[in-house]
Amino acid sequence: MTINLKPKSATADEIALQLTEAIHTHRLQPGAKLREDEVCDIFQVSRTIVRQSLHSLQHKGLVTILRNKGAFVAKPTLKEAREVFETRSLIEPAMARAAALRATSKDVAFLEEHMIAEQNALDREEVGEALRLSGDFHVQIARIADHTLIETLLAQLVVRSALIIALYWRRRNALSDSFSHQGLVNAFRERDADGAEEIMKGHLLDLLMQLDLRDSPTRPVSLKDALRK
Amino acid sequence: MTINLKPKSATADEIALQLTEAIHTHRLQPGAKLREDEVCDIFQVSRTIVRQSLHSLQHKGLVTILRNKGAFVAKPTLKEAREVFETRSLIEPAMARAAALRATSKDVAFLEEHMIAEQNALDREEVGEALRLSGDFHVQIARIADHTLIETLLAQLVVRSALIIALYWRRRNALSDSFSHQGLVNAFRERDADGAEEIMKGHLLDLLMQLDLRDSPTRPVSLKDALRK
DNA sequence: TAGGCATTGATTGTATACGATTTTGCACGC
DNA sequence: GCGTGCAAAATCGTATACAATCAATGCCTA
Repeated sequence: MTINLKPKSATADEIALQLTEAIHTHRLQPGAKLREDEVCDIFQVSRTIVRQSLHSLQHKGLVTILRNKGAFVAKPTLKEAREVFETRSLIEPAMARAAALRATSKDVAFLEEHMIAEQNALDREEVGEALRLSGDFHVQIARIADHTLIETLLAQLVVRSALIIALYWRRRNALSDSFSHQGLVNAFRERDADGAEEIMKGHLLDLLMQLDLRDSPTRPVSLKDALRK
Repeated sequence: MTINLKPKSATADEIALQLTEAIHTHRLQPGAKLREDEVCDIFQVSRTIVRQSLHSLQHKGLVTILRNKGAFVAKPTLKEAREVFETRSLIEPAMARAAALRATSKDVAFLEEHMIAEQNALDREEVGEALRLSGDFHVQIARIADHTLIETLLAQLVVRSALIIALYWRRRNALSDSFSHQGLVNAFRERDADGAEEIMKGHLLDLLMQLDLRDSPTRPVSLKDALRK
């Protein structure tokens, strides 16, 4: 928690948002402790507000609060990781389909810009920022599909996915999303609902394949876990 | 909020649970105000705890908190109502399929019991309790499918569905779920994954059909709304 | 008498103080 | 030297006090 975060006073939602962003970009790693007083100092608010934020993040599955122990950035288990991607596989293809039917030329332009921003981030070697943009791309599709409920839900799942990637990613570099994302944008432009749905299905499968969700985690998630037994 | 709720001291989670149950059984109607002090008196806890509960319920979409106005049981809009059922239609058939492949004879027996309890509630004319059991049936399927994430998500959507039913239900009686539910249990018993998936798909469509989600709400949600203009 | 303004009461929002629990460090004994 | 136990510090949980905001009512004025 020695990350740069704007140190001026803020609301509970703003704090939750900034913490979420820090998690999404891997500035905050799974398991990181979030001490209340520390967050208080950073944002110049009382513990009341900070606790609201942390509880909010807990409900979203991004933080785990242990009674009398404190708040920690969540460390999804293998089962949770699988469930996150299974759930995304159930809802996102339908969003891609709906988005293909609804996307305006403005929406398409927006997504193009979005992809360029992601590529720029990669060129600057800001891997975390690229990851965030890549995840946000999926949320934007739900927005274009005009499905607020799933947009909200997906926003949570995407950040949890970033946690999963931090824990179970195989290769370190190589975010090969761009092909799928370009394909989706093309399908939107051509109103190809079937195509968009299929690309999204395959894209999520690709993501899953790049993870190592076998029964043994690739690396110990903590010293305690590693040495246990 | 003159509903009977256990008046002994409790934790934030317990309070949220009891409020959730009251909402699910229509003892608390959409739009009902939840004054903090009142809830404090009922559960014999400080406002700190009550506020935790209410915020928790807000995150689950069951309560709307207006700044300096208070907490109210949520009143889903038509769009939100559609989105809830659309989302359920995306995830529940897959849960039915998975449950069919995993259900043990014990699970089947449990669901049979569950249906009997629901029928008993109907016979006693405890419509709210029957509604709650009917909704919980769906959650139990996700549990049998061993999908914790969707089980949690569905638990929220099911209670929101109860709110939607309170607002947009056409006929007052006639919960004709039992046929579909029996069909699902039969499919589970016979490991008929395809059948279970199809039944669930149709069942959710049935539910949707029994709602009046056209562009004008069936009844005024409040006097103020009714008299406006 | 109607409209607007001000005051009052009720209710929520925030900060802080206090209590409980856990962790840490030190000293003592083995 | 190592382990154990106790004490102190750190940290979280809860209650409460105070501040801010909003709704309502009554009053004053035109």
